[in-house]
Amino acid sequence: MIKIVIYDDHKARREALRLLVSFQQDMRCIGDYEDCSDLVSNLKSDPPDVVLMDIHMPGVDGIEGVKLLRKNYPDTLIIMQTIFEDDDNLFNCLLAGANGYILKKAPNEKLIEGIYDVVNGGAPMTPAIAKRVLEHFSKKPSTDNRHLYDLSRREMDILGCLVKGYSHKMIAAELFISPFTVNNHIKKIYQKMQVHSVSEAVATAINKKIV
Amino acid sequence: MIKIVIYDDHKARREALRLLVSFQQDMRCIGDYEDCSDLVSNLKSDPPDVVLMDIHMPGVDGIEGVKLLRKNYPDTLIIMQTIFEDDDNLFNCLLAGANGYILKKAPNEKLIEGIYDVVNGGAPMTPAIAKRVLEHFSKKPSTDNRHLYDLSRREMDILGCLVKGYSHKMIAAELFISPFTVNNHIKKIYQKMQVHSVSEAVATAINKKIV
DNA sequence: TTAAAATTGGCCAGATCAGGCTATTTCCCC
DNA sequence: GGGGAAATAGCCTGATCTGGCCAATTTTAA
Repeated sequence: MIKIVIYDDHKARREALRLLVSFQQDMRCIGDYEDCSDLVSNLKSDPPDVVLMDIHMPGVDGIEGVKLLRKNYPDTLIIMQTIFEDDDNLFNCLLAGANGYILKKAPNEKLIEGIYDVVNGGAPMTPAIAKRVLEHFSKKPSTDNRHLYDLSRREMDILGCLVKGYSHKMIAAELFISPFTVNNHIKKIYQKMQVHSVSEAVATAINKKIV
Repeated sequence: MIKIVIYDDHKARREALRLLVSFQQDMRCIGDYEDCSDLVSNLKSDPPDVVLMDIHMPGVDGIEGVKLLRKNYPDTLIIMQTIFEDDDNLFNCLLAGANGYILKKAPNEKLIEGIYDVVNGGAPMTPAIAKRVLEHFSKKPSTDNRHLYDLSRREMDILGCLVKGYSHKMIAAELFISPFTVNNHIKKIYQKMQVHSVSEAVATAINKKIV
């Protein structure tokens, strides 16, 4: 039996969802609330398996709710619900640890299917949302940032060493060149990358996925 | 009218897919091939809108196919097809630029739905695949690396500054403390993280997702 | 309440780095 | 063949960082 709790500020929708869940053989709604202000105490006595979480709620909203759930009930599965697919909060939710993302306008079967999906370890989401996730996630590898700063081959070698935490000396030994040469390459790298220290260069390189 | 091309080494499946497509009002299969060895010339005369691409094919396989398509026909949409959801090639395909990922065992309606999804700019995928993408993308589902080195709150502040490329002085100014104090915290950080320079600390912090 | 840990501040010597300069050799492209 | 970029090597000065040391105060935990 899958225990479900509903968070939504619309009373009518809460009741509709409750009804929908009650029609399922192996699901049971064990609570519905209009916001997450008392989430921790709400669920204490009987933690649910799945939480249907509206994003936009007055008071403590769904994003805070996800964080609270992850902190206090790490095993509880969370399905976010929103009206728009291009909600900017999408990534905040997913990063905060939501398991799925289903539109409110989705047909009931999709929602039920989504509940089964998360229970089975999946992450149900609409194709449009999946697209955004993919883009966000493959942005760095797909776009070729290696030439962002137009670093030469040797400069890339040296930047690679810097990222590994090597000192000038160690780089010289690693690449069989003089420390002076290393120093020169690094100077050139700084110019091209518009930084002024190893740490800045390393941070920039890693964040922009150049190496 | 959506023009579709099929790549699959199984003749029977190619014909089944062709038949399925032919049943749709607004789709037309304009070609099917058993591998991607002549992909570029195959599609030259009449580039398709959507390609259904099997991953595992003898000769030039689907992954190479995706790369060829992206290079020569960047606007063509690609739906990958495989038997297993945990295929290691999954990420290679998605990174190479596949638009969707549908299981071979999926019902026909799902495939047709997926074709419409990619045409509408979505990225159809099964919940299990979406889950893997999400995990790969947020890279910290279970392990809380923040306490990996048992850094104190203040040490985390300072490490955060280091990652941003700040110098000792800048950190002192940022946190309203003496440069000497910064120096002490950094020394402690080095001890705990087992490193000996800012760049090493930054590289370690970013790679292990501590900050 | 007491002990431990965290945070703060300080000093100093030696090593390292940042950024200025010049110069030679190699390689690729026009 | 010539121009230009890349890679190499060298020097120097001042700034910065590393890693010892010590000690006061505050916060946290036992």
